[in-house]
Amino acid sequence: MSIDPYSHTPVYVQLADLLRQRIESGELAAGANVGSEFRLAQEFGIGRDAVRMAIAMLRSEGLVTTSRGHGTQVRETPQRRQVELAPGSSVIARMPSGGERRALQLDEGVPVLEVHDPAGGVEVLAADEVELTRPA
Amino acid sequence: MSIDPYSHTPVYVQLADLLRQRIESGELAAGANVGSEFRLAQEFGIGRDAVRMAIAMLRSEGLVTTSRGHGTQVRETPQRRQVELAPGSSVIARMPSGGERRALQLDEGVPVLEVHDPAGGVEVLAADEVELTRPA
DNA sequence: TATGATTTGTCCGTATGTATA
DNA sequence: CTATACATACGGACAAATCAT
Repeated sequence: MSIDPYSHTPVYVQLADLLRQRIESGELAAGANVGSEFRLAQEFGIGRDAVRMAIAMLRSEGLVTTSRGHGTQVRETPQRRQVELAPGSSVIARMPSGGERRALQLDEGVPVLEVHDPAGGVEVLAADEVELTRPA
Repeated sequence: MSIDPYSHTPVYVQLADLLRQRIESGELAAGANVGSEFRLAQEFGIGRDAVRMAIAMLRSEGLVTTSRGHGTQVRETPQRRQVELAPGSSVIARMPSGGERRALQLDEGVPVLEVHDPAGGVEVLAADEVELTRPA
């Protein structure tokens, strides 16, 4: 699989799709380095801009994390703990605000669950650590 | 509030934080234009790259939408319909893959709800249109 | 401790295409 | 038709953070 610069789909989308496939197939395992921007640009014969945009896409999907001087790694997906949705409560999923992301130490691309209990209380949970359940 | 190019936090993150605050405080209301990339770059004395990355971050958080020739607007907060979580089912929230986002025609920054019913069926819902409930 | 290599962050320039006002 | 504005894409250059030696 390679990249077609004459395709209607943008080069950076093609690269993001390609890397996403490598991640989901396990070819790039959790913790693995995706490769430097320079190396990816050379490997696929594209510019660094396109590589950066592709990586940014994967970050916003919660698939990778990037740190300066270190590179981009495939995110470890934490074990989800089961949380029972209490009777009379409701929940919405959304992206966290900047303050929430820092307070909960969330990576980019990780949604939050906003749980409202009948008493009016609100709890915000990292969505990638939780599986909501309702007993049969 | 302004931007410190010598801070250890990237300029584009600082700009995203600043604009996010203006949006959440209501200073930039729903539907309002956040200003062109060129104007923002000049106003804060930063480069195009940083502005574009900041806007891309806000898009990936579902706060704004961008359209060609028109600019970037603050996103309207969507109406949510109530969906009852059926007994014996479970749900996780995550960001959609690129293919899912295209298939479901989701804006950037909109999580999905993956609902598993007891029979083994799976349903994927746009998280910004749904409020999950469990009756008392 | 210090130095250099690697990698991302940021700036800038240029170009073409497309959608909107 | 023109001007504005974003989308995509290439290129170069330097700064700053991290890591290995």
